[in-house]
Amino acid sequence: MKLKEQINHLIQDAFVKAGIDEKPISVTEATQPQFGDYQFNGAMALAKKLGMNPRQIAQELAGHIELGGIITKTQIAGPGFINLWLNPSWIATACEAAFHDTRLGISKNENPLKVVVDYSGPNMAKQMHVGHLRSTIIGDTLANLLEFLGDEVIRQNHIGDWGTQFGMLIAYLEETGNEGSAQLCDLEQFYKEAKARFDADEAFANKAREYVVKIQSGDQHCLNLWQKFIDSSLGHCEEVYGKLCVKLTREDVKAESFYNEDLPQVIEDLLAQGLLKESDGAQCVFLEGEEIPVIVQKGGGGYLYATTDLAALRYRANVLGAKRICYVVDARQGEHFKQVFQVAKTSHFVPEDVKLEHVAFGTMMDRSGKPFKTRDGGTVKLIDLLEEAVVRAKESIKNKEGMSLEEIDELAKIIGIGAVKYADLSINRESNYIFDWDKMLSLEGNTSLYMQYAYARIQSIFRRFGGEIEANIQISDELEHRLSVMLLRFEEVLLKAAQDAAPNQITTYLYELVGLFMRFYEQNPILKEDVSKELQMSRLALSALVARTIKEGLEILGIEVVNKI
RNA sequence: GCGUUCGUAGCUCAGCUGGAUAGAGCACUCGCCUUCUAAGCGAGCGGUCUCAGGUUCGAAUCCUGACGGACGUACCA
Repeated sequence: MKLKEQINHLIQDAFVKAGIDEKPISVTEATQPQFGDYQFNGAMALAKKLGMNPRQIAQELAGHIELGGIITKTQIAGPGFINLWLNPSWIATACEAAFHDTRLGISKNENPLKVVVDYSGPNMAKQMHVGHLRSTIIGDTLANLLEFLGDEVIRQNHIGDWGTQFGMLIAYLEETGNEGSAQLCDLEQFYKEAKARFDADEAFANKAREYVVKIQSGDQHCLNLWQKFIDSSLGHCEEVYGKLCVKLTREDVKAESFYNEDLPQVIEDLLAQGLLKESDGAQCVFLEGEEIPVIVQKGGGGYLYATTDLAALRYRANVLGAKRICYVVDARQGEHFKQVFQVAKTSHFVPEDVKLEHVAFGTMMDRSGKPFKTRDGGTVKLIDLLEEAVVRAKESIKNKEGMSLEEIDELAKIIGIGAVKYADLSINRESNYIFDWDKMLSLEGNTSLYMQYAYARIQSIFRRFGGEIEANIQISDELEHRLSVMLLRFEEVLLKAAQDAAPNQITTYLYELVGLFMRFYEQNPILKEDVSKELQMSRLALSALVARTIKEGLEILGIEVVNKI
């Protein structure tokens, strides 16, 4: 249900009827319940433009707003606000329609857009740490969201599997043989040991350097070892993805090395277009208005990540056919993407109509507000964080009666992992954020547990009721009115969140929805004796809609629900 | 130095396509379980929206400047 859009149509009609040849600004949700459900604030600006009295214009417009359908009442307030009240019977009918629709009345994009979402992108030389959390879950949420709205999503995991440190790791893998394979289960440790060997033993260091060259020239033995290493490392990532309920699979992996063959061609094509310029021995693209050039080939002939990104961009645009490409990457790389996108467009590697977006997110800070250091042993491994989350969730499960040990474990997993993901998804992605165990693993307030709890409460009612729910909704009070309108807003919230690539808009919505539901639950009895059959059925149907909205919303965020808590 | 970005309650954060008395959670105080799951609900406390100008009928939101933090600033990714 595109609620706001429908109201905007009515306003537009009123404009036409009033003979005003302007495009009205969109209505917004009322700031206070006393001001109705929606408000139109465009009269003041319009008055200015037409040189008229704002209240008079508001009066004129309000007089032309069609009543009886969606809107039941209008009111002029303040300097010229037009407050709008929605028609309860119309709301009820709309909710009933949503009830009968498997997609809650949310339409699918009729012209699906092919979208590439690039996210996670772990480095194969290292274990995933908390710094990878945001890209992984924001990206997955964005992909889920676009998929739900009907777009054709292509997930891309641009893993870092190429570079000088691999020579060292592979040399060490070979040296340790099968024993080394076993040690790979702790990548961090493996890396440290390899580094220690590299620093201590000159012969080993030379061998490592040789290996880099050999891999790059296609030596089969070295490539086999390299492949073995990558497989193992990727296995670690998949373990994390599994725990996180992130949908990335091997199919989505397009590693850096995948683009190797195209790199010389990228340089050649740039050269052919006269975009390259040598500077201090390196091949550069100098962009207008940019002081610092984009270096695409080192003085020694090696390629850089800008080169790989250009190759990846044109692969995605031309081979995959994407019309929107989203890079869910740390905000610190903003300058890099700005430049690479510009090169991709000026070189026509990527057609003009393809939207390139850097879905940036903030830097992680420690508790004192300083940047989270990853070098000084301050790294928190992602796998450890997730395990800790599950342990904490398990400790907090109070009512263990009636639940088997397996059920408790399962519940702890869902609550704990949900808490971690929700904590991250619910803050504005662009701002920096504080990494704090207590905050992240908290189960109070605006957390996933709040939504899961509401969901479980509703399921509990359904179990008690046991019958078939018929959607025959009647809005019996102010609270039910607001709850229903909130339910109908879901589609537009999702659309806006997709457009802005902002998961926190979804969490904010869910929190408001559930907040309303909790009050409704406390105040409006459902299965009590003195509740009429009609009212009972109506409230059951509203509860069912709330439950399904929570479930769908959390599913997009990659968080599960449970029937019992 | 230059650039990007942020600065909202004691803490963590929403709100930022300009709109009516700036919202939550945590913490603190006080109510509510013989009644559908109290991991909940209600009430209270708490703010010169960093500061100074400007635009506007109207600014937390837009513009300029200052201060403070974070990040980036050519051969790492």
